Amino acid sequence: MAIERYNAPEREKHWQGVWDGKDVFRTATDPSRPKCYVLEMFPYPSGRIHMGHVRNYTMGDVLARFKRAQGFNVLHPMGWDAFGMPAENAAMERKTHPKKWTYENIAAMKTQLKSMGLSLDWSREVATCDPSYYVHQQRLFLDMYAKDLAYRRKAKVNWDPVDQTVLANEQVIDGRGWRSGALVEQRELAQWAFRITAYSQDLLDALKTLEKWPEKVRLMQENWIGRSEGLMVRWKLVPETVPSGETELEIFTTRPDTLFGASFMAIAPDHPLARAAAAKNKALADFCDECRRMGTSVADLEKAEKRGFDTGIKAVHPFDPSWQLPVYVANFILMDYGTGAIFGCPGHDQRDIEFAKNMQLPIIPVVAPKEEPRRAQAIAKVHEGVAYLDEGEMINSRFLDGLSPEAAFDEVARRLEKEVLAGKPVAERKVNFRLRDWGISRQRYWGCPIPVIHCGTCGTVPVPADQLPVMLPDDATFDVPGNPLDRHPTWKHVDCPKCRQKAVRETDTMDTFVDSSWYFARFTAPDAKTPVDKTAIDYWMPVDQYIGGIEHAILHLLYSRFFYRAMGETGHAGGKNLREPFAALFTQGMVVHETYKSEAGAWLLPTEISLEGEGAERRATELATGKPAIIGSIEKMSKSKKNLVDPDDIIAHYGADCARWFMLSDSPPERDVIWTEAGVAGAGRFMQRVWRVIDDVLEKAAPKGAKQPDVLGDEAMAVRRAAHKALDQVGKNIEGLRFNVAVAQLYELSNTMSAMLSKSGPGLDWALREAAEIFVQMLGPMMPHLGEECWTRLGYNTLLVEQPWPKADPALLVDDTVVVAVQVNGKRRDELTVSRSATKDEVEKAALALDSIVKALEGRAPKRVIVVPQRIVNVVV
RNA sequence: GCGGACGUGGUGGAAUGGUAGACACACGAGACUUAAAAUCUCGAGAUGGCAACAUCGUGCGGGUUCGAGUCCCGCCGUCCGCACCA
Repeated sequence: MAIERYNAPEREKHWQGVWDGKDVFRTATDPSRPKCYVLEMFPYPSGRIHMGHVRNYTMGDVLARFKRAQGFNVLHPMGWDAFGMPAENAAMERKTHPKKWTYENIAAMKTQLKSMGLSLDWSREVATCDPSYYVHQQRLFLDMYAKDLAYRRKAKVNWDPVDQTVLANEQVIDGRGWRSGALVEQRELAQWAFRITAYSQDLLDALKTLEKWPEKVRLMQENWIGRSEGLMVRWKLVPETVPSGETELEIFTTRPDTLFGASFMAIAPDHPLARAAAAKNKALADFCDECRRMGTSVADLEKAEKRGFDTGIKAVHPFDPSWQLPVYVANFILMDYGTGAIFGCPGHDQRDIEFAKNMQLPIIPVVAPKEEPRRAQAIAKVHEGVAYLDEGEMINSRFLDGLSPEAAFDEVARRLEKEVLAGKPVAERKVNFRLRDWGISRQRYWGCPIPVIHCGTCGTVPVPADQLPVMLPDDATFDVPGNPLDRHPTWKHVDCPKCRQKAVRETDTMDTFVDSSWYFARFTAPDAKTPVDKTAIDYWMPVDQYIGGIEHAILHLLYSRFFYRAMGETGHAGGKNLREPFAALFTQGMVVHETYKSEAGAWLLPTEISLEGEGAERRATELATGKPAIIGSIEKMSKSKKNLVDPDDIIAHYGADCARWFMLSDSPPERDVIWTEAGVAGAGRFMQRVWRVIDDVLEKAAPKGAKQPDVLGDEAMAVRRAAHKALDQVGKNIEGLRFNVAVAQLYELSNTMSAMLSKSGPGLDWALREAAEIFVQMLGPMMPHLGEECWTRLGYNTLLVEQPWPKADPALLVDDTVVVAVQVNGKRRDELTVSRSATKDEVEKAALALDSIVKALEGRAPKRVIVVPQRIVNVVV
């Protein structure tokens, strides 16, 4: 008799209620048990979850449930990255308060996440906008300030004119704000920064230890930190050419070996020497202004010619007092790298050679290939304007001639370290980093207040610990741009904690990336009176598996690595004082979807069109007008392109298990998955199929707890082998996050059980029950609700989620007989079924006796026969 | 420009150097049905052949190996990251 369809939406609510009622996902710190901390990047509470969240959290949930079944004490928490601009924008647009907007969004999204059936410990929920969270962040800030890891500086900053705030270097992409897309301006402001550069070397070195991080992310961070080894060289200036008091110019170079190829010096328009010279030279001042106005976008840089302005200043070559070089202000020199000054060696630097050509400066090749004709070719190329960057030997370089560039580097360093200028060595070896300190001041309301007070007498005064948190005032106004804290009538006016005189609060708030730089630590003891609890953090950290999007490869992941070190420095990282917060990282791919446009070119939602046909014949029709619509490219799901599918709709229609299953199947988790209606429908069909197969199996299967029969026939053994092999493989594949492969194995086992229903044999009923139970337990992490439903149907009144992971019987993982392919000269000709224990000789004999092989040999005698036991025989003639 | 990844049927994708295409989607044929949906069974890389089978086949060209999707070298293509970093 046919059973009813499985009503996923209804049953899922039921099981979620059961889990909630028994509080099965609550986790306690318990050092007597092995732990596993599974974490997915927490969401920004935008108001709705999207398919990217569904994918991310499903992956984490499968792993968490699997680890739980394996006996680990699993920490799997969730929270909210709740400060940020959108809340303030909403406040401006809709006359609501950021706090109200945020908490309403959190409530809505929490309901959505709950409908996914995630095994989360909601008792550990944190929201970064809550004073109970940010009070600790302020504490951490003050401790970092005390250790000089946080400091205030006057600096040129990236100013986003649309968001009216400062951006960190990491948040400027192609010269535009990462959120607003507005062209970033340079402004000089006093602002707070974290001394991330204090850890440059350590952050770089430790990347090597992060073996369970994607190579790609480690490389991106390595490039971002950007270490280079070189020499700081101080050049004497010719006094009568210098308009101000400077007597020397310090430059950084990674190629001191090419010192004899120097033909000019170049300094940044903002270099002190340039400013001094510009003060007395109107034309130079104009040139510097022009450089500053120049855009920094990719397009601008490509167009920009290398140009310079001769300051008239002369520098003296460190190896030759009679050799004077002109000092230029040049538009391609960056003030914030090295010393903002270089020596130009046109022969071996592409920028320098372009500059030299434009400014008609000499070009002297000093490195060239050892042999002709390659040497002559390289030199000719240099004179055509192509810098020579490869290996070779030194030429035109006096005492360096004939040396390799590496040896020349050392020789120059050795000599210049001994030379003295104004009482100090002329040069010293120096390691330079591209990484800049992290500017964290934001001129916004909806962020963590920076807990300091500015006093006219005492200067910068930390807010005393007992006065924390510095709370955000609720009565702020959002009707005009700018910082609501700054224009608040009373909030910033306080008395100085030291001298009791009138003072003002810092009105900047922290970059929201600070909030997300330590939430993983807070999860280990979310109610602790201190930022973290030592016992809890020692037990739980590091995160054993972190899962999130590749877009955080640098920003969030680098900041967190720094912050965890800073927490260690300030005594907030527990007794083990680990430096790395995330032992393993997995970056999942995006959820992408086709895009649709109306004839008029407006984006259309998938629900606003209908599709028919297939392949090249596929046609879309706009439902509202009945007119043809255009099927566009496959893109990341986004509001702007309207190619969104609402998880709520899918869950309400097909069920959470179906959405989860679809997310896990098909695409490998690190690649993009294309959301298709057909794919989801397929997942839905599988869900129903499981329901039927389990029902059918139960009709044939032995009762629950039946004793294993003494005799098991071939059919029973085949079922057992299939089940245990799947068990072995699925476990390994979940562990390795190869969910798509694990899914395929579950399909296979369900097909096998299905096929066996029509068979009979000794003990098959018992084997089928065993297989069904194993199958349901493996299904559990992926389709947890259906898993519970089937578990009950199998006759149990326990919860599947509380069952230990079954163990595969090693004896069942290998077959008695194996199929061995037989090749002739590497070409497959036949196959052979032999006993597993057959010797090489036996296999070889049997292979050579095969009719097809005899035929393929055409009477030739085998020269060699390679037998790989249980795999392959290759007959070579 | 620098760095990296990837390239397998109609599609998504499997494959410790050892039978390429598991599994799924889409497709085709059949069964059930008044019919449809749902479900079930079967088929399927390409070419040739009624068939057994043969030949070709993992972007292209070489190489290593008894054996290469997998390793090495050189191209081509796609995607990603960084970028006037001295």
